[in-house]
Amino acid sequence: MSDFKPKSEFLQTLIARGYIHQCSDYAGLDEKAASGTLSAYIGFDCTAPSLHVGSLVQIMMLRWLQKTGGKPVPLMGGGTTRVGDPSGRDESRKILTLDDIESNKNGIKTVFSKFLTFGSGSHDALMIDNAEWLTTLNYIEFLRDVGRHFSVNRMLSMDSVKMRLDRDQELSFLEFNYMCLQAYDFVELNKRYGITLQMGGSDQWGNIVTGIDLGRRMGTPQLYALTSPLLTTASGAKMGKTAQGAVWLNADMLPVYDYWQFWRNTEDRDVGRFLKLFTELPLDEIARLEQLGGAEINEAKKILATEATAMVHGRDAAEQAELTARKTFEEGITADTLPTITITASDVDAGLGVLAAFVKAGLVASTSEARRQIKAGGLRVNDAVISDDRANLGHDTFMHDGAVKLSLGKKKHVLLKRA
RNA sequence: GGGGGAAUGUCCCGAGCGGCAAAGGGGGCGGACUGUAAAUCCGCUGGCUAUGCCUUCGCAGGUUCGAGUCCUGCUUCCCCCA
Repeated sequence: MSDFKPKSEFLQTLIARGYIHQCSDYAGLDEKAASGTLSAYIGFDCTAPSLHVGSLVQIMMLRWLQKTGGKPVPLMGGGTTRVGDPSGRDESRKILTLDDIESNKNGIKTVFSKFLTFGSGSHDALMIDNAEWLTTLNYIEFLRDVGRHFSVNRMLSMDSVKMRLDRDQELSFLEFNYMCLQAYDFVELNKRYGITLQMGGSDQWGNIVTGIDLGRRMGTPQLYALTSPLLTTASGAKMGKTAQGAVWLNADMLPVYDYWQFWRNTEDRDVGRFLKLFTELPLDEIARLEQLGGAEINEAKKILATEATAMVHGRDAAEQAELTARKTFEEGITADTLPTITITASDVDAGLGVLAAFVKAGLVASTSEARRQIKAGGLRVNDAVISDDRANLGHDTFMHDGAVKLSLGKKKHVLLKRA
């Protein structure tokens, strides 16, 4: 790949920005992309009501595809989510109800409208749900037309399966079938929509290639696979998981300010890589930012945070978050735009203890934890460290605008606002 | 079908003579140092109306002043023999 010189803008961009881990056929795919007729899809499971930053690389690949003249298709796994993907997973996934899947799907849909332009034109994005063909599959017909093309011998040798077998871990027949369905998706998407490329994370390689193979046997044109590297931070942690949980893309799951903070806290060593993957800044600009050393790299992190946030939540909200952060961290002002929890005046009248207040604000999980944090000097009210766990928040602790700033550690702040 | 082993603190791994809120890691959180970074060091890491009370060791019973630990039955998983 290193010496491959693509002529398509699509591959040029993806290679230059570090999106590519593996490709089944660079030259062939490049040809297709350069002709301006490339349609590609990426499958997304409907296992949660929102996608998180772990899916962001995939979303960005679809976006770049559209920007470079291709047609992107996010595929909702409305059908496959009912089965569960064993790839790279040690445990079987629990089966979700149809209602859950449906509402998850709706939550996930919204994020794509931020990244892609949908419509009916030839380069407009299209959202498809594989429930469209999977749910009406007839078992006998499927076996006859599709099942006969799968080699169990080969499937057993696939990493995702082998791993489970080697460790003597249960792999149900249902899960085993996941890869067949995913392969079938690819073929079906080609027949119905002319899609010739499936992209995904590197853990999807086997599934994607199986789809290409199935296509060959079932008479599709040449199909292609393109995977992105599995993203970890420089210190090896998986992308997208933090202490409190996943870094969700939907604002109702994670406040914009917190999303901005997630990027702001990027490790030094990751800044350049993340700028390339998660922003659309020109590469020479990124090269300049990467040169920043020492404390100056913080400027690059702020740009990363704002750019990445703008992509999901819009420029205004991103700049708002940046401003809030500047007030909070650099100017020492209590910004009224911090994430806010509302309480009633009568809560205060009834005597609101610090412990309960921090629990209510969601900064600690229990009053016991609040006590521990107080002991460790980790809780502050209006920037004053709390030492007495029996202290009450009276009306006088609420500032002019009726809010108290509660802080856990130096980074997490929540406003408690009196309604 | 027969024989053997395993299940532990609801993040994970993992010790546990009958006195156990249960060793030790990892992870996470907080503190110190910094640059809202990394590395390092220190502390914490069941719940509550809290000098006490309640709930935890696969499930259900039993023995005992007292059970994660002993006995019985059950569930699940693994190994060996058939």
